[in-house]
Amino acid sequence: METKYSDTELKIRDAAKSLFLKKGYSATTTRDIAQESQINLALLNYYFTSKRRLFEIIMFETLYDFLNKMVEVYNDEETTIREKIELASSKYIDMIIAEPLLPTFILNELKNNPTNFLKMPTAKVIMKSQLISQYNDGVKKGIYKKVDSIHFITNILSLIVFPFICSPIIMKMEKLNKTDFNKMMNQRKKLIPEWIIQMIKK
Amino acid sequence: METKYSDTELKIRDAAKSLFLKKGYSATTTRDIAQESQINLALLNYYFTSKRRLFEIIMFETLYDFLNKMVEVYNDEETTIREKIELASSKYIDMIIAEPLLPTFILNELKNNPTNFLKMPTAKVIMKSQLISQYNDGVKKGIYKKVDSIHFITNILSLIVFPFICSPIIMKMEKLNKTDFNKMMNQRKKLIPEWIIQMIKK
DNA sequence: GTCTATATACGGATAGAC
DNA sequence: GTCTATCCGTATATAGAC
Repeated sequence: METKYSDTELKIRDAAKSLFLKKGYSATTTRDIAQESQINLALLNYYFTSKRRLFEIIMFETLYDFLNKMVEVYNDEETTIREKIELASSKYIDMIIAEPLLPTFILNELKNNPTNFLKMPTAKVIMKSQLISQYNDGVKKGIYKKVDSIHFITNILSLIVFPFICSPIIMKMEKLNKTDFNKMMNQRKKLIPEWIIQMIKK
Repeated sequence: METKYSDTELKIRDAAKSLFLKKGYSATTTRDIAQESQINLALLNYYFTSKRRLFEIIMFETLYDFLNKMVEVYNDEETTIREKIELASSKYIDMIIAEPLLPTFILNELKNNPTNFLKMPTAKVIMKSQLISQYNDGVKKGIYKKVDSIHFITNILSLIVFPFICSPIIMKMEKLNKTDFNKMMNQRKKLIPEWIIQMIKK
């Protein structure tokens, strides 16, 4: 256990993150946060100066953790391209099942404030990852179709992340409950790597 | 030209839609809308009773138009499964290039209020569309892999829509401007049908 | 239908006591 | 560090004149 933050500070952080994820920045009030974290309203400003600043901090940390977990998989030196995609599918799907509001939150607040993403060191790293150079090698060797790597990486993320973002729609169309939906996503852990390999092969 | 709405009403609708799409419900104020549409603040309530009601109306119409355009493609009796996917890719990508904020808006406000989607008659229609039954036939005949049709339809949408949602990220990673990004999406009109066919074939 | 003026409430933030 | 009380700006909404 880290003791980086005091108890109250931690309570505020947790409540704030939970509410920002659920309702976004504007729809969340400082009073909401104070109530959810069981602290006095004035303490929020004492610790974090302003609502905006608190949000930026939460946002930055969330984004940082998320990107780190992503790059981790892509840069393993030992694994094949297929294994990386398998690992990515499996890890990301688990990650998002554990925190299903994460993708919408990130994509949303990124649209409003793309600058935050620029500051992230890890962002550029993805395009220079092991996974990308393995893919480009395959293209050069004529094993894979000659398609720009941006499509390759976009497709992986699309097939993994998008179903979560439109889960309300999917659940309505198929009359699924949350458990059913998660089962469907667990199926995709095996399906996505198959699909991706088929897509890139000549 | 329809004359369904008076001039002022129309101005309010347009301004409201534009602002709700850009900033979402909470971050948009009635004053914003009044200013953008060049009308007096009080008129907003005169015509639409409340901000909430105005939003619901805009939301419903936007969703309705969107779903209708989608189903149109899926239900053509004449075309093959490949042609439908080609048409879908092409039409949806054009549609979203014309109104790039649409997907995020719909997915977002749907998360907050999934009930709106339930009311849509077209929602269920998708799963009973011509496209789905063509796919299921293919599975039955053993031409396609035995994978549930929900994955099939999810994949089509994922590959088309997701890149738009994370366009800020893609543009940052690849240092693209808006024109470059749209070019990339236009490439995908041809790529996505190829990919999808490869994914489903045995 | 359109305007001005205003009621009413809420949200972010701080002063100042403890 | 934590609390109460409160300031102040802004937001939604309406009353009432024209």
